[in-house]
Amino acid sequence: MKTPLVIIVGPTAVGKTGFAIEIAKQFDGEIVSADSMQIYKYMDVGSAKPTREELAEVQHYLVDEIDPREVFSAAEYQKSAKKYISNILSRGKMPIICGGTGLYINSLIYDMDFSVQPSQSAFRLKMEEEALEFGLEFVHDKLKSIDKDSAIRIHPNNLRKVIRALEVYETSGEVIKEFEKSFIKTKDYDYILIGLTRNREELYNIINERVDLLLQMGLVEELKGLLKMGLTEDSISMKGIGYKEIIGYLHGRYDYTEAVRQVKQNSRRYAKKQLTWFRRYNDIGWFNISEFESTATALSEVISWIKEKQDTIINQTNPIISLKEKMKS
RNA sequence: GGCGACAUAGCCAAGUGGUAAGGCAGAGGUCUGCAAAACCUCUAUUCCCCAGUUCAAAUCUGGGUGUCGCCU
Repeated sequence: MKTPLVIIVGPTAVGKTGFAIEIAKQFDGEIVSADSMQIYKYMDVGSAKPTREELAEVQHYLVDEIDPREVFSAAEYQKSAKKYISNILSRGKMPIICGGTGLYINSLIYDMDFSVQPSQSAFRLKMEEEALEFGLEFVHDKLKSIDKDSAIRIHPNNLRKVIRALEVYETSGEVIKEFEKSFIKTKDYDYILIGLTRNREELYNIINERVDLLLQMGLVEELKGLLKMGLTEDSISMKGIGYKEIIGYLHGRYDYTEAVRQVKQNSRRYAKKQLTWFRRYNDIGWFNISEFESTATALSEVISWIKEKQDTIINQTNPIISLKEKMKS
């Protein structure tokens, strides 16, 4: 029986980093980040990366690894994260996945197949042009003609997803699958999924304060440096909250106060969307930090819950294996 | 004290007799290669209060209350 993974998710600024590090120390673990912005180099302040000291305390992976000028996506994430996980497991340590990017988490706990390559964007470009010329409905109708189900599921206005569904069909001849029905939990490992949260108002206050702190720490200067490196507002990495709004200010589209207001608002909205995403997991154990006396008590509760879960996983016969055997007989 | 203007959701606000636009803030949701992305849905049984006119009032009339401006 392999060591189960510990996965820590939750909204931005809830305190995931600190929890992950403490848990890693407790269980002799190493941290694999699941954060679409902290993965980039040079984006230290805006992505609220763990500090140098924190990074030195526990081995981290997929933090500070990718050049922000590169194109990176969930497919690459899945590949490298899985590689790191098996490496950690092979050394008998506990992998701790920590991050707020829902799709990245999904790519690890479900058997998601990203093998259909984006067709070098030629197909995408063509579809985008058609949408511009003949309207969103036109492209959506195309999808309707090949796959009714996904056409119902994907709203015509959501052009990006309509195109992706068409692209999958174009390259593989297969219809894009639906999350609820098609996703199977991965058999690669067992995992203990922990959701961290706080009361909404408190969380929003922490977010607002953290934005002020990041600004004090030199977010604007960091961004100026990134722009000098050749990044523009079209770069994927510059779509991150805190970056895109400040770029607008540097380009003179609005003043500094407005930029700060937007960063805070978008961070709050992001937190809300993250909570929506993670609520879907039916096997998640939620911990509302606000309901504990202190963060430390919340942490020790989380640790004992992990121990408990660990025991049951190790003591039970692997349900996946037994299911397989049932199917054989 | 006198004169005038205004009063519509948490905030900004449109509506000048026919049954409450829109924006912001907020909430809920969708998700298979840009995911800190993209997209969808919801949020005033009622327009400061009372009385009146009218088939019908946020809209017209009278009174009250409040806020702001000007004058003394």
